[in-house]
Amino acid sequence: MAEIPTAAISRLVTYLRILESLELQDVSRTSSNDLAERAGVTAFQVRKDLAYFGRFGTRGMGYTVPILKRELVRVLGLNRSWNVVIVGMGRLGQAIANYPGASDYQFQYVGLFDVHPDLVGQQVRGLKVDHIDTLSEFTRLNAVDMGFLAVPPERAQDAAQALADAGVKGILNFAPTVIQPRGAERAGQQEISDEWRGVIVENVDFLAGMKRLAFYILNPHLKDAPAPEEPA
Amino acid sequence: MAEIPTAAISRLVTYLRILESLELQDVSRTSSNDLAERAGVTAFQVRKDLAYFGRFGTRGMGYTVPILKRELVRVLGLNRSWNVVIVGMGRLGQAIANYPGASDYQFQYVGLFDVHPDLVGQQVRGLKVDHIDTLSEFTRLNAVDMGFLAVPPERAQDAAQALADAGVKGILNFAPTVIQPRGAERAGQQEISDEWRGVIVENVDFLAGMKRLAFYILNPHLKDAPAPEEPA
DNA sequence: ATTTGTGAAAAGCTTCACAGCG
DNA sequence: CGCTGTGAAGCTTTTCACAAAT
Repeated sequence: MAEIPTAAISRLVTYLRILESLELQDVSRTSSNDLAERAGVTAFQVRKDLAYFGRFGTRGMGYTVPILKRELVRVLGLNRSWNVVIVGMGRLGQAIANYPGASDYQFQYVGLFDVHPDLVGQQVRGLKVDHIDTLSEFTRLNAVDMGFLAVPPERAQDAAQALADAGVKGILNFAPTVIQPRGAERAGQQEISDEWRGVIVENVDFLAGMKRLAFYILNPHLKDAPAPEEPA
Repeated sequence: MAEIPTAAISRLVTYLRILESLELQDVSRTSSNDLAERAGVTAFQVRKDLAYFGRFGTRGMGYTVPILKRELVRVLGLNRSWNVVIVGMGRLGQAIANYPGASDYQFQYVGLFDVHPDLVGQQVRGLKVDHIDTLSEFTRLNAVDMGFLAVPPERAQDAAQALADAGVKGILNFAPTVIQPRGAERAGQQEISDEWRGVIVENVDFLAGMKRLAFYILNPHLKDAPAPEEPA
């Protein structure tokens, strides 16, 4: 199914960030070797990752920073705007809303939701927090592409279901729990319901990262080398 | 090098979370099939992942929830305490410090650091925020196992260096940048300095997750199936 | 001379079928 | 009879060597 490795997409995001940084420093050319060193991977890997999507370089010369950057922006789908709602406006949701960098590439927060009376009605980043029950009405009136899920884990499945029912195409799940792609009523043995068809879930789980870190501190030899060497 | 797949460790963390949840519901037995369904992987995968570390089940019977939980806790190194410092106490650092769930398994925040005069001296979760310059003195007086890095990306490499110099064994990096395992002075062509030897870095990057999500919304067929089916 | 792009080999990970045990 | 544990097969991803291009 996945003819392009998932890991390749993560690396593309890293290469793009490096290109942005090079552009800010007015560096106009780079190479697979230079990118590899900065990204902590091999030059083979960089070239293979780019080759999945096209031919962006010049043999003998390398890559032109603005061109490769533009191409990666296009490949990753960052040359369009994305309307985002955040569900869960506790400390984490607020930190996400205020984190700089999301507004690069036109990710725009268009709605903020919570259930807590203390939060509903508050202003965060110039937006009023609404009650989660108004989400489906909101999505009927506004195009929403993604939902960021920053609720406690016990509420995550229901909130994810609400987002799926509301027609979002993707969920960025910050809760430390697995989101099941199925209707809440028939969780168990089930088909994937229509609302879920095609909803993509990506997880950002800090507690899991913390536990993986603990494991690898105790078992450093099981960690794959962070910065592979280049051949001569 | 990595005889146990990195992905297996992530899944182990998921299985453990499922076992905790089952224990709270007073479920005493489970099976590779049940765990697989809840984790969104195959039963083969569950059994293989567990087999890397031992034999924890009973043939014909399945797994006893408290026993398997205890074994995974041990495997992951969660049966000891971990002293953690957070570097960067802006909104994200504060959200991390206050996020529930880290204090399970005795992850303990012992020090909080920042450079900003408005933050230094403030109390967060009962701890005073100290200036980053006092980090090395702090680590001389207190055993610190991990550092959580929640500074802006342009300060991440220096802060990571400070943590490595201070002798932490692992860094959980929340900044959207690659941490280079090398001394800051000779970044470029380099050896890995002694301070870095064995320092593990795990990344938790929400902006990268957001961009991957954008890509997979536009290219859903490239996403590997989220909930593999079981064979009859 | 240098650096990309790529088919093929190697390594790594997942799936499978069934042996092994209760 | 049921479910785990596991060697081997199958598939995916990474590494490699080198042809192609400038």
